[in-house]
Amino acid sequence: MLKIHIQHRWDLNEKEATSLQKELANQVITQDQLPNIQYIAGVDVAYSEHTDQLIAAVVVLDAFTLEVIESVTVKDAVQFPYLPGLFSFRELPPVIKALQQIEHEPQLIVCDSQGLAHPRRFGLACHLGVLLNIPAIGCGKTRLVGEHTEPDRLRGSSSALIDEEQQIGSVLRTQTDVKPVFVSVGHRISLETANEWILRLTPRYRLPETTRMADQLVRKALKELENEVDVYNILEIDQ
DNA sequence: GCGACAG
DNA sequence: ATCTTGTCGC
Repeated sequence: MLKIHIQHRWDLNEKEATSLQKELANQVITQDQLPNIQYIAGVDVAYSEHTDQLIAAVVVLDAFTLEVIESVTVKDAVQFPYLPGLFSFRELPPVIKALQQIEHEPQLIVCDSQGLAHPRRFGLACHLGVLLNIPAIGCGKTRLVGEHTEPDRLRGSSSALIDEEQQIGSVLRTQTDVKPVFVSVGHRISLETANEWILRLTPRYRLPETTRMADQLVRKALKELENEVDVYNILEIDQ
């Protein structure tokens, strides 16, 4: 069973959440502290309009074959609004519930969002990494903060993502002539190593296999929820 | 004041 | 995030 390293309340207001981020940001480790990586987890979350719930999926992949070893999906109530910069307070509760049901503990977690590339240097990937004390990478599809130049068109090219005179991440081309992704440190990993892992996880597609697999699960669960609601409505009408 | 703003 | 339409590549 996966251990929670740091516990804190989740029923916070905007101001409390922001100050908690500033406090926890000091715990982020930006150097490599990686054990032998056998399993990698991918996490993704989606919102169901039909049931007003969040759906979180966690997928565990074999680090070398990239085959799916295990997966868990969790439905949960929304308890925090979407506010740019406070994303993790909305999405992490169901993600942590899902991770606690995983039998194969991952040595690396790849998140579909930012890590250090965040206004207070504490994006979702940092938050999850620090709470679990597990190495984590943020790999977002779009930018939250920072400026950058366009990376060269070839797979593996990257350019620096800069905010307030410091490099907070990299803009990495995972496929030649395909829109790049935004990689940043989550916890216990260097940016260089994070980039290497993202490249290893993208042998074929723009997004890491971890993210793709988790996204597939989330979409499947979303569709099933819609069908359940439809069946329920039909039964109601029949009565 | 205005625009920008992970999912 | 989600939705929609159009276009391109396999």
